[in-house]
Amino acid sequence: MRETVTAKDVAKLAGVSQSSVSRVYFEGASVSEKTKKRVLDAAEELGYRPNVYARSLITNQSNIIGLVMKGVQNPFYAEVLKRFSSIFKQHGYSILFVYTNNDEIQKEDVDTLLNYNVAGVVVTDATMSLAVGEEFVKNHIPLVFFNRKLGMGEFHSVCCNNLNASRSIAQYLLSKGATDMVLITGNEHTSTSIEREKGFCEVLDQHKNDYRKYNSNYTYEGGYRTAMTILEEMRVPSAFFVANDIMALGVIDALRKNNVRIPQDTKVVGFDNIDMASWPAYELTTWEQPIKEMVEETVNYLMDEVTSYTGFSRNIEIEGKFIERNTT
Amino acid sequence: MRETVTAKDVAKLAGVSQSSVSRVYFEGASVSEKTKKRVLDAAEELGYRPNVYARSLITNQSNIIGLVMKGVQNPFYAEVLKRFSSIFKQHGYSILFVYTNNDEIQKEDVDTLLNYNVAGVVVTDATMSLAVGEEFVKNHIPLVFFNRKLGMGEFHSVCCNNLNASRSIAQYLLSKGATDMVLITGNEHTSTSIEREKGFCEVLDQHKNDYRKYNSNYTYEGGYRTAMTILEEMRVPSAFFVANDIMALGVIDALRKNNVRIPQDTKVVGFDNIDMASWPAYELTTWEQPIKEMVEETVNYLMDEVTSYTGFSRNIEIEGKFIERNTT
DNA sequence: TTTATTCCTGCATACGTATGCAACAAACTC
DNA sequence: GAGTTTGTTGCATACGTATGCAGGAATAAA
Repeated sequence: MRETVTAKDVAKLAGVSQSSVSRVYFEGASVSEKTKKRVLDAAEELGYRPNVYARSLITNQSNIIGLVMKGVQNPFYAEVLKRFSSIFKQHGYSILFVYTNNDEIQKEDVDTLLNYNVAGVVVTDATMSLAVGEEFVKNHIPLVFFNRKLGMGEFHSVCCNNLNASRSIAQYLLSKGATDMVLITGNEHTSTSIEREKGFCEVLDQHKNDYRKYNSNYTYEGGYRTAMTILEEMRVPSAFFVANDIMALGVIDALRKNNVRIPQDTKVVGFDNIDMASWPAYELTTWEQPIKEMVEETVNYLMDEVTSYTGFSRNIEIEGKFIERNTT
Repeated sequence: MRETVTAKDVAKLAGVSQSSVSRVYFEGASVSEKTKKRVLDAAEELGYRPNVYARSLITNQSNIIGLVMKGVQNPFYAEVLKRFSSIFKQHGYSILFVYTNNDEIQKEDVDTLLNYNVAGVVVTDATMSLAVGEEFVKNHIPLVFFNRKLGMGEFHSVCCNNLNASRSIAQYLLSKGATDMVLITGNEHTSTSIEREKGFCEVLDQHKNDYRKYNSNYTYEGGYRTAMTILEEMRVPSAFFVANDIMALGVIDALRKNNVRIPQDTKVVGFDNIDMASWPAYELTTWEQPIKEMVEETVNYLMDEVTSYTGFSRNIEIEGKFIERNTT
């Protein structure tokens, strides 16, 4: 189909060997300025474009980063996607986008990543069995869990410091005089939800403060329904800590539906600081995840590992920032 | 790096030739059931995985679809992304995600797509110069503009019928007794904005109805600011038609900030029917874009063209549906 | 049984690039 | 000027698969 002009064609026109053409396009190879120019001119004239498949076949490497993601609908992850795309492009990498329906990444998705011999993988809003993760380790493919932390430091991960964050939030609400609080968690199998719960409860327990916990699912609808249920079951608590913003918006709307005034009758704190949290309709008090830093940290790690693989992994936790608005 | 088990290894273990191994994995090749089983068993044992690069090198084809997108932050496009990812996966294709900052797709992005010899391309929320588009035509790579329409039927496109939609909206608002209306457009270089404006104005002109037009940019902030400006400049109009939902939400928040009651004092109609439009906080009357059908239509076209290229292109327009809620 | 047909299979080669090796030229050292 | 180092180039080969071709096995037709 494609008119397929090859390095050989360019070589002929430039009056050099195919090897020289190859060297012009290969970072760090030794070519004289003279032949380089001749080759580039010839390439320009013919519209030459190195064949990535031939290249990857022989180098056994690719310029593709696998990005695994579930919750594109959550504005938090939409921004994450945007940032990763931009920054990897700057580094000369393309994005293989793998959307997964399930919380745990499926075999077929892993196969895709391995088939394309991706240079690295970012897994966001999804988890992975240890066995599957081992596949990547075995193939020396660096892997980062973004905004997820797997047990026992088996894999590299980048999160914000959820424990500290939720402790701060608990202390803040206590200082505001909240007594009976409600905690609404997200997907209870995720480290983010677990840690946000842990830090929050830890502080409240220390202060012998009573609270109730409800499990939800990190979606607006989940937050809305959970809040509705709560309002049926008990009298209005003095504060809500909701494990992410998008759920918190659902909680707010449910409260308003029931004519509960915020922040007079109850307070609401979210987590993430998505754009919508600052909208006049909500003005949500929340915890800002340092997305920019988290993404940079992730990319730096991956680029380092791509350059020379160590397999060394840590759990990176970056501090976020409390954002006080009008729901508290 | 990778322990790289090849077809040759499998062949040896299975006691057949490399060609036979290849044929087992090649759709439509002729292999006996017996050798097929022996090969698959051997492959299983060795953990064989056909090398996509070697395959693409020789077939000059790929199983990659390029998805070009700008507005991931807009929930409409987030859903579009999700649907395309799911459906292409079902068809055995992977997604090369190309995020573009600019309205017009840049050369480097096109290069990426051509380098990977993508089987097809979907361009969403972005445009492309004719010259660039020709590159794809020249290489027989099918291309669809999704939710964008380029002039003169040069390229295939899939949209909802924006003209009919905006006509209906105008008629609806007239029937509701709206007299002085305001139209807030999105990015004025996009076909969606242009056509939504055209249909709306056409009907109002027919009825000799006065209206004012403001340009904005398809974002929440844009909608908010524009509405704020409008409220300073003139008295509250009897209705707003806003070219997409996310802007409409900004308009609503701005109106509320100014204590303008909706729908008593003024009415607001959006476009897209994103999830948020149905949230209790907004209950936005809008026009539903038939995303599911639009995506299916796009995928069907691409799959057909991949199977046998014709280069035939049309502008497909699918009818949407009016959704009446509480802002009118 | 013989012949014709269908179905499989292996051999050999091609895809477009990267790279070790040897050859050679140029520059430098003394 | 002889010897040494550095830099550049072409040759030949390898990467792992797909595929045309011819030969062989198996089956059908006679």
